[in-house]
Amino acid sequence: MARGKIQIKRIENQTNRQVTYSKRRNGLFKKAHELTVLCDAKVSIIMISTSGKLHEYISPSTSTKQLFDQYQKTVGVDLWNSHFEKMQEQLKKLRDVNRALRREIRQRMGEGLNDLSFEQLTELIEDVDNSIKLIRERKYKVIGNQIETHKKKVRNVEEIHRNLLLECEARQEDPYGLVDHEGDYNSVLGFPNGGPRILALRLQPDHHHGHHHHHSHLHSGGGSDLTTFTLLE
Amino acid sequence: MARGKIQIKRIENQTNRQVTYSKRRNGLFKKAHELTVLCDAKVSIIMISTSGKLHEYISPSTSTKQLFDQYQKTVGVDLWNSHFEKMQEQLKKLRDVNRALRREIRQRMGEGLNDLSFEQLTELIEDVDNSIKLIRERKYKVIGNQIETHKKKVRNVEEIHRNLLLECEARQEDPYGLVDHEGDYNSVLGFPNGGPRILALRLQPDHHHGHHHHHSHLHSGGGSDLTTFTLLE
DNA sequence: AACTATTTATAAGA
DNA sequence: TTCTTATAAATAGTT
Repeated sequence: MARGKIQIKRIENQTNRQVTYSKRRNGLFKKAHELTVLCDAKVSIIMISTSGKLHEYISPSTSTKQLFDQYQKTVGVDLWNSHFEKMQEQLKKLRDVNRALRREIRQRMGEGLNDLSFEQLTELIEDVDNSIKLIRERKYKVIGNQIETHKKKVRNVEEIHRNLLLECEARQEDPYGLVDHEGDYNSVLGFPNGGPRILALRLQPDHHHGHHHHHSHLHSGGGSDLTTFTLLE
Repeated sequence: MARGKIQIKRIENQTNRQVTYSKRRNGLFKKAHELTVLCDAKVSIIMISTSGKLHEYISPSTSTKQLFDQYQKTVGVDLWNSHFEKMQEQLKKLRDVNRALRREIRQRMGEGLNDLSFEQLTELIEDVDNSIKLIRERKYKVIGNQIETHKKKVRNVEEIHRNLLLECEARQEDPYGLVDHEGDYNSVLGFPNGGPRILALRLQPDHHHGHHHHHSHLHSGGGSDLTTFTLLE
């Protein structure tokens, strides 16, 4: 538009194109800003050059996000519905899986069995029977381990006790020496990991069984293992 | 920029402003298009006037959504995550619940018990034991019902048989009359609901137990109830 | 980045 | 809104 007219078509010379891009971009942004001020309008310009560089203009009175929101609201065409749909699908799938899992659990708890055929009931019983065997195995193993540990601890305590008695005898002039060591008993006997962990999630049946005792696992840090051992031995 | 210079500040005259907006908007879009062609760039312009009217320019080679996507990718700040945060939260919650449910099932199947304390194991066994009682109850009830039904059917068949014999005796001249009624036996004895339904979802253990027989519920329409009754009675 | 001859955009008027 | 036109602004090619 100066020193000669130009055709509006792609500038082939790479340098020239780059220069023109820079000059005209500034011109465009300036015009956009003038429009913003003169007419009290909101303008957003986004430009991406061949080289991938991005430039933007946004009216001072607003933000790009705000204008985008307004755009999608006005035009109606959902810009992010594709994202939305994917998530919606995921949600539906998760909910379905969830329902199936709950059904499985309910059946394993002896509820919601009306839809099951005789064969399915037979297999379910076999399944649960097998499961309980596995759990019992595990329990016996845990008992075994803990008895072992306990025995070691008892031996340990006995040794400490012997030592204390010896020490006590050695210094008859200090009858309170024993008291200072009392803490050792507890630390040796105490449960080191802060008590049993709470079971992550347990569905409760709709009806309540009389023999459901609400065990200590709901009270974190409840009864020590020592108590349990005493009852078992 | 003609017939007198103007200050770049809001045009107070409403009509004037409207006219200028229209003229300059066209100018801006024209410039944007020239830029698009001359420099092979992608340009998106969105404008909203004071009156709320929206106008846009978009380079022919692209789309507004495409450019928005590019914008958010380049600028990094994601523009529409705020819209998704709630869904994202929901997804996370569902996934967590899902995980907990799976854990519950696995534990009820005798797996993943390493984290459970002795007390928790005891309660789990009590729980599963109680469940299996409930399932057995249900099974016995089903058996009872089906035996009743079966007995009725047998009585029915016997009656049909008697009638057929009588009819047969009545018309000795047609020895094949019996054959025409054979279908009645099957329809009376057959399972009316098209066989047992497949259990919705059953987690299989990682290890395989030898006594897991893969019952007929995996073969839809497998063995009839009559077979089962014969074995039971 | 600066210059400047020219083209282009546009303010005001019709 | 559109056309006209005098003039301001933008810018292509050059330095």
